[in-house]
Formats: sequence, structure tokens, C-alpha cells
Amino acid sequence: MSSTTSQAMLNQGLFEEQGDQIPSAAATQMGFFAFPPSLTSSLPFNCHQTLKAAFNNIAAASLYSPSAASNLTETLFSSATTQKHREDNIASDFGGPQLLSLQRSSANFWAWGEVNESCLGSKKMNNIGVEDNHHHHLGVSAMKMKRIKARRKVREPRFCFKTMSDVDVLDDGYKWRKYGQKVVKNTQHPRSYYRCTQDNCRVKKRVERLAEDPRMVITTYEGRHVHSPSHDLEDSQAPSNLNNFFW
DNA sequence: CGGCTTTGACCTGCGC
DNA sequence: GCGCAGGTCAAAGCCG
Repeated sequence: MSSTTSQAMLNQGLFEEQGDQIPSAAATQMGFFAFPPSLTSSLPFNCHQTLKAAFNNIAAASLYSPSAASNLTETLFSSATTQKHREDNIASDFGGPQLLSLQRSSANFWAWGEVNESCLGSKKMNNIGVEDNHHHHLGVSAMKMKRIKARRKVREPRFCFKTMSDVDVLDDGYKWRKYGQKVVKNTQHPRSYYRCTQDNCRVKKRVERLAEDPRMVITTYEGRHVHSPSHDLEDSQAPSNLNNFFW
């Protein structure tokens, strides 16, 4: 796939096609990544583990280097297409979940960036990106909050993607521990909260089903893994130029 | 027994 | 100030 082709695909407005109200140009500006329908309509999420990891990390990359993320996106398109063709020839098991769209937070800084005593309790938590309504705070004491806020001035990169899947928790190669579940207003499906089980890895993910379409699973990741996927050894040993992008 | 899930309690921010 | 909603904690229970 040429770079111009993939760029054109990026800009062709998948969100509009899916009923989203976000114009493609604005979506691009906001940091949304729209995968070409020709690919996403049939790409199995349980394809090559390397691609899964790429899906997990591509938006995080965009927070640090938009150009690098763009290159990664194009590489991903190319590899995913290749992988799809390969799996088409080997097996026709496409009953798995399908990746439909991906987006990342447009802001990677906590609103309380300049934290001090007077900041606590202020209403500066607005304007924190795509998921303003999902601001994160910690259910700990005020003193703990102060310590944690003082320690974490930079917001962890966040991004989410939407998949059509029967299973809530997609196998992304990492090991997760559930730490909470919450019923969200106006939805019949609860939202689940997971944390990466790896020591010193603070990555969290949130899984919920779309209220309008329960077939859709919204997975939101926050943070970057400080390790490689836990049970992808056999896959990650396969040669792939995508490995260069992992952290 | 260790790891994981469940679930009610608790916390914070926000809107009124 | 109060109530609501969302996010997290942590005890209890489950399971291999």
C-alpha cells in the first residue's frame, strides 16, 4: 500500500460512514484514526499478535510524534492487509471481533498540570480532551490525592477503539486484572475497569458496550505498557518491522 | 493458597 | 450545599 493511498484512506471519513458526526478533516485534526472500510470491515482482531500490539500503541505514539504515528499507521495498514490476505489463504475464521475505529485523546496533560495546594478542589478538570466526560480521579483520601497528583503531572496517553465482538475483553496480549465494575447511566451494560497485572505497569483499560449498539465494544486504554505482551512470545518472534515501534 | 472476580462503600468533580 | 455520576478501593468469595 502506498503512502498516498493510505493517507487518502485516512482522510476519507470513516466516521461519517459509520454515522459519527465528526467530519473527517476535523477527526484527523483531533487525532482520530480512521481505518479504511475495505480493511476494517473484514480485519479480524484476533489476527497477528504484533498487529494487536500495534493497535494498542499507535495512538499513544501520536501523542509524542504525530509524524511517527502517521508512519506507524501506514505501516500498520500495510501489514494488516498483508496479514489479512495471508489468513484469508490459510483459514476463513472471521468469526472473531472486528476493529472498526480507533481514536486517541487529543490532550495528554492533566488539567492540574501545575499542581499545588490551591489547585485541589478547583474546577480545572475541564478541557482534558476527547473524553472530557471521563476524567479520571482516584478514589483515595485527599492527602493521597495530593501526593499522587504531585507525583503525576503528565496525563497518561489515552485512546479508545471500537470493535464488533461477542466477547467483552479482547485478547490484546497483555494480562489484566479487573478492579471494578460500574453501571453507567442510560446503558444496560456495565463498564468494567482493568489494570495491567505487570509490576510497575500502570496501564488501565476500560471496557463497555455501546448503548446504541450492544454488539460494539468500546475499549479505552490509558497509559503505556513498560513491557512486552505477556503471552505473545511465539508471535513476537515472527519477523516484523512493526517491532521497532513497540515500547 | 495464590490469583482473580465481585460488589458495596467511598471518594471527587460537576451541575444546579 | 446537595445530589448525581463516574472511578477506585478493598474485603469477601470463588476457583484451579
